[in-house]
Amino acid sequence: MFNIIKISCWKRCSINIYKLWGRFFVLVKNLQAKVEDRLINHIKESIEKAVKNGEIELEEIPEVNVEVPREKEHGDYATNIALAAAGEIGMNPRQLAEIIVNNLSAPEVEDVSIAGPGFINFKMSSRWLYDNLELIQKLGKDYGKVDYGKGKKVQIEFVSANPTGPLHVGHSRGAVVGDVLASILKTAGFKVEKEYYINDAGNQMDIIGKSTLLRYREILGEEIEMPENVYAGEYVKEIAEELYEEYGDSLLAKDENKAIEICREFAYKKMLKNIKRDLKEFGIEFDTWFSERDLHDGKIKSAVEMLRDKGFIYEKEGALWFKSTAFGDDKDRVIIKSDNSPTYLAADIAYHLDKLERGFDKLINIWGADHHGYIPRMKAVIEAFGYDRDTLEVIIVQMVTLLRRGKKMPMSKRAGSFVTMREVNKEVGTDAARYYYIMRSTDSHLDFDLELAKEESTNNPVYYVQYAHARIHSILENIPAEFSEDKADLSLLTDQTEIDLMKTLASYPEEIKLSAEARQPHHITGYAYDLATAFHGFYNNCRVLTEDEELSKARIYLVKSARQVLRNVLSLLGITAPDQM
RNA sequence: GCGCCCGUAGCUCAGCCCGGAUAGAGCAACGGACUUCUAAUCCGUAGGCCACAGGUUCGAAUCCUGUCGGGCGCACCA
Repeated sequence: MFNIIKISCWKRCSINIYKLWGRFFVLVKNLQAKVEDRLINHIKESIEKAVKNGEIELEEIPEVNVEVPREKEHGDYATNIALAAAGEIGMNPRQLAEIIVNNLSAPEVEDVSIAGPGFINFKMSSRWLYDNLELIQKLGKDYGKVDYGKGKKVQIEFVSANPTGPLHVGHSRGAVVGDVLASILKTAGFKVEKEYYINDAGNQMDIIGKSTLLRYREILGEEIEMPENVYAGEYVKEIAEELYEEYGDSLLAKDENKAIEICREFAYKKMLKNIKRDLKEFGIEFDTWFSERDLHDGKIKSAVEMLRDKGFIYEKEGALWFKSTAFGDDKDRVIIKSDNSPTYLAADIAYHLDKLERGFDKLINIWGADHHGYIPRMKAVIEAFGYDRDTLEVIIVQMVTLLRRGKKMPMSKRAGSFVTMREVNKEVGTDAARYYYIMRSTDSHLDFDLELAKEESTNNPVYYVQYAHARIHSILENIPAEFSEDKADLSLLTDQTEIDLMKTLASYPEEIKLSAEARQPHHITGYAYDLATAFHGFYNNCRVLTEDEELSKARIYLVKSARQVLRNVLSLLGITAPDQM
């Protein structure tokens, strides 16, 4: 915005605009350099000074950390530096703390105290909180962005289910985790591409072909006993019905292999279409849909040759093996079977080579817990191609148990009685579904109670967060017309609940960074919840629209800032921000 | 047998990476707050050998070792 103004009126007012831009930039920069960092610097300077004065003897300034204490009474920030360094210096921690405090000069610190075994607690002046509100208003949608990722290219591959049936709840969690993680990483400054690997080659595809053909014959009056190892779900019947509508009984006359092929391709197209539709309706879109079939016309071969040249391929018992034990795997793995067909791993080798060659700095794969045993061999593949094994990062998402009123819902793949992603989303709504799938750490097993997720009540965290947004809308609707437009005096915001809300707003960028670093979306649902809590607390304690116009204006400014951050975080989660509930 | 994840309040879970002050939420229980910008909210009370046993440390829910319990894997399947 500022750039455009600068160019369009360059001659006339370039200096003014420069000044404006410059001030804005300093504000952003200062706040991004963050109070914490400045505080850390002040502490370091204090220690340096004490060393110079000869009050303490120290070779090197140790790493200083500040944290937000659990207890509010302990101030805004605290450091344990005196405790950490006391041993090395050979001094009692409290005494050392005192020296540090005496040498400290930090304008933004309002009060400092020594507590407990030697903690130094800081109470900060509120000015930075007011500045931060202005920053939120200025940055709008961009508030929360950090440059932690430094523009590095990350590819995140997730879902990647066989197109042999509809997506079920087992896929849902990975889908939302992947989608939200991608958003988090983007916000944290990475360049992110989302990719779906379509396993459209190999055995499973033939099986869906066979299954469809059997159901097709059944429709045409044959008595069919469904064998083991066949897709038995109802959806196969539906596909067969449509197949019949299109082909009549003409497939019966065909050679069986030819018929299976037709069935397979028919089912494939239909299932892939369904998967894409279901994901889209769930708010999940991919940048790339990568077909496994594209690997089978040469890429597998050349990838295997490349490994052979590097000496990681050998032949045994009529099969071709990849020497994954050279990179820490338990055993070597077959990649070309004795019948000359490639294994799943062979395709994955070619696929990951392709990814690596596309120039990503980081490949993130999101897998279900049942695939964790596959990690060592894939890491081995990455290393065999000469890349750092950490280029590939696999995030294992633990299993989901669907419950209804606390009772486990039966799910059997064999009987085809799984609950589809679509059904669940339809029942509880996509907002609640998305929230529930990411509200727990990916490392933890997830209990998903349908009745709870559906409940429009205090039990339901999704509505709790959304309600905060609706309340803000309601307040802003009621602003009296006669309120003047001039600037609000933010220093009127002094109530504890106002301070708490402003602090929560200020911590958003840091939350993004931590969440991106840990690759854990649940930190963000937690933050959204905390933000709503801070807002509700403020709402119950402070009336926004009052007789006091000045105070009202300051609170309106705060409320608008809260709305902005709520919107940013909800949009990040892919959850709507309703004006009314 | 080996590997990965989990074990924290009655229930569902944060906190663990990077050790610090009295271990936090929500639900359930109990008691309060609507003539007000939405009570789908807020405030309070109660509830814990952080699975167990050792070790490291001035200090352990957090790090190390072992044990027990639960889940998931250990294919020339994908």
